[in-house]
Amino acid sequence: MNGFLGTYSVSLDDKGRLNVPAKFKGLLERDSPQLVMCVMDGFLIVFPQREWAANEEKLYHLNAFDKSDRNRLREFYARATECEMKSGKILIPAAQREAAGLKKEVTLVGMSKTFELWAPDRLEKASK
Amino acid sequence: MNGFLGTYSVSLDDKGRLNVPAKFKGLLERDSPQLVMCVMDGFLIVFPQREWAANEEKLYHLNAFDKSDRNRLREFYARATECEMKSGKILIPAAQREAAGLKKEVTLVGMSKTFELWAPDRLEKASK
DNA sequence: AGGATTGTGTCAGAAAGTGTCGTAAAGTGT
DNA sequence: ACACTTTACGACACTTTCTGACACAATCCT
Repeated sequence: MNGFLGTYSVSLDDKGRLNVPAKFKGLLERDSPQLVMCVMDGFLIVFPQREWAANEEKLYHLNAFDKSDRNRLREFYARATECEMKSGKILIPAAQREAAGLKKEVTLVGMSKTFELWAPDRLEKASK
Repeated sequence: MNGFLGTYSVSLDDKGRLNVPAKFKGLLERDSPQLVMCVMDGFLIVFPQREWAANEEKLYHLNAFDKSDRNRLREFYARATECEMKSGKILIPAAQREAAGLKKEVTLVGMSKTFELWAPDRLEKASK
């Protein structure tokens, strides 16, 4: 496999952990289980560690002198968290769950280098 | 053979696997059994891995931090799934079967570089 | 320290995915 | 038209993956 692809519906366990689908698991194991999760507009983006590093540059670019971009960026960084896949699962911290409105059911969307976590109803709205 | 051609009627087994017709099988074996299956409006497109990669390149210019670009990327990636021909069969995941309305009988249509999977009744309607 | 909350590993049952084989049907050559 | 080869199909057994639950560990709070 050479990228995160597809849409998966998974459920969080009682502690808010997400079971990583087998197809994604393979990728994360091969590369590294180290991740950065951050809050976007109402959903979460999960970056493999390496990908995060590559993207910081772009973010830096974006924020240059624009005040509102800067504010968004600050928010973005402030709500980013390091996390890790352990025993094939990823714990989504309460704050992130909250921010993305995640309950039990979560929709996972592959975006090639990264993947997203959505509350099913929000994704549906967003894709209209 | 130098492309997927023709129309075939095949049936899915109890687990939703499609038996690849011998003519297509040859092509996939020679090239690679790696595939990407993509949901379109009511049917499925199957891309050999290489063909998919070529399409993906067209999206490289999009900015993953731009909201509308991101939506476009998501639309593209979310519909896709990696799969593989194994033992001459391709498993069509439940979600994809659902999306294309596939029951037991499936019509397979060669489109040269790719091929399509249709529920027979939908294909009939679409071709009017 | 004690109790509550949050995080982690593991396991068992259910569901989904995979390999193989026998039989039937279709295709091929003579 | 016949024998032979290839292909398609259904069935079955087996493996892997997903899920929910539980037990325990670590952390936080007062």
